[in-house]
Amino acid sequence: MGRGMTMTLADTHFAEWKTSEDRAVVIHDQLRDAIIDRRLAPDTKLSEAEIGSIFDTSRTLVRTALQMLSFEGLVRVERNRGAFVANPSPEEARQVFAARRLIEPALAIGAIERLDATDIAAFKDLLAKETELMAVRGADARRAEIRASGDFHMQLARVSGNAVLEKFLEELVARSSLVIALYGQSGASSCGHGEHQEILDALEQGDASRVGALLVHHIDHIEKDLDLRMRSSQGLKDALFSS
Amino acid sequence: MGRGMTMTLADTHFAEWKTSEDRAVVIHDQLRDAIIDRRLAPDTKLSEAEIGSIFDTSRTLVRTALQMLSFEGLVRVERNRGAFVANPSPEEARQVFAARRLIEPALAIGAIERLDATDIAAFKDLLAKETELMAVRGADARRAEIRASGDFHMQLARVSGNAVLEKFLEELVARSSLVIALYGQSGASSCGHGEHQEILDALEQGDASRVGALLVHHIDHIEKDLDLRMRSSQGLKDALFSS
DNA sequence: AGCGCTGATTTTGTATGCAATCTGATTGCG
DNA sequence: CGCAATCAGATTGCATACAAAATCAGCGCT
Repeated sequence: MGRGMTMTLADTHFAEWKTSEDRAVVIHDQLRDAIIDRRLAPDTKLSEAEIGSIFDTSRTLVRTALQMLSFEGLVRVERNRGAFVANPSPEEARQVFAARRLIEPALAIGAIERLDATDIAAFKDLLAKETELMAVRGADARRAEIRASGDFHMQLARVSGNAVLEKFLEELVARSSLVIALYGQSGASSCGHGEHQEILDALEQGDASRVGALLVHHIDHIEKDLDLRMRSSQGLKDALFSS
Repeated sequence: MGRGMTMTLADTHFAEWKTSEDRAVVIHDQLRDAIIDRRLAPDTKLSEAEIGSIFDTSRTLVRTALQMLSFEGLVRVERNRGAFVANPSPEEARQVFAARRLIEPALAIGAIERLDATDIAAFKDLLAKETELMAVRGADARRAEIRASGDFHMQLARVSGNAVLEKFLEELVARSSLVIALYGQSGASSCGHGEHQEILDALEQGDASRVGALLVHHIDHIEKDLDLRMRSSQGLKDALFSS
């Protein structure tokens, strides 16, 4: 996994490995990234032994990582059968977005009160990164773009000052990324960027209700761009004749 | 642990043990109940070996259970030091209640659309149980009352049809119970009961905004009855001279 | 050829063992 | 007497070993 790349990235990886000293979390994060980037397709079997050999560790730590992922809804564990990359149903997807429409405007209210110059700078950095990525073509850039978009929303959560809701949103954003990778159809992520800009503007102006409205609209926008018609198992006949 | 009681409860326990066949979850549930009932005080050390011997199992399963509890915010794990019952700060408590004020009215909206006769019967059962407990005196009854109150809110979540938010609320309710056990002062739980009745009435009438308002008021009520002035560590001088 | 069955192989579930770290008690020193 | 260093005991972190379950292949049967 990632064997063939230049070593610059690996170095970064080692740096945080040495400092954090929490190897299960590293495994968790790598798997998580791979899942939301869709380098691991839904329903992919996540064999403990295989992952263990990749990270050169025992199954013990792999199991903890997989457990964490299952709590976040990114993997599904079936007893005596193993762990698989989650394959969220359309209904699940709707629930995730409903939760985001509820939580994010609330976070915005808190964020507006606490927003300082540092935060704004961080937001602008993220927006710049998104702009950069928008120009690049290719699947990798698209993945990075989805991730960057998530970072924007997480920045909002961080500023809000409610750690409980922040943790919830972290899960929701990760699951959203998976859902988008699964059901996304157009290059919708690009229109999302302009909306992020608008949201930041409204934040700076301290207009909470406007931020809320923009967020709801933005999340709606993302959801509407998904193809959430029933598929993925169960629709055998559909799969054969509908497409 | 529970050695002195009659065996009727233990039988129930064994029944579900045999069927579920998921021993880590059983350990998790028992610890969770003990924590939110405050039979385990905050900051109590949860030794792996000790718990293992209590449940007659290896540390492996105990560790998984403790991990689950830490994800839910009910225990705190310190590296190389072990797991401890969480001791939520007042700030944390406020965040938990803020999250509930946000989520529960949203759940109510979904619940009203889906509410059927079975659900209403379930609600009434829960209310009856609460009434029953209200009459009983003693610490055990008080614990059971807090738990029953949580069940009412979880019933709302179950009916709402959003599994994602339901999972969030499950965590929030558990943490609330812990917080109430920690910071609760009066027999506030009793006034909560009447409010539950009102909420159910409004639910039956299908008046979403009224249910929402009642819920917010109810949660506010619970929170206002807490003593959330800074304490628990750090306030050494305060602890000595203020009380 | 299709189908079910049995046994070998693989994979997960749980227990145990060993090394690393922490605790806290005793000892020696200022 | 107070305080720091040290060493023994206990506890956690991680790896490994063993048991149970599932998967897969080959076989015989219809």
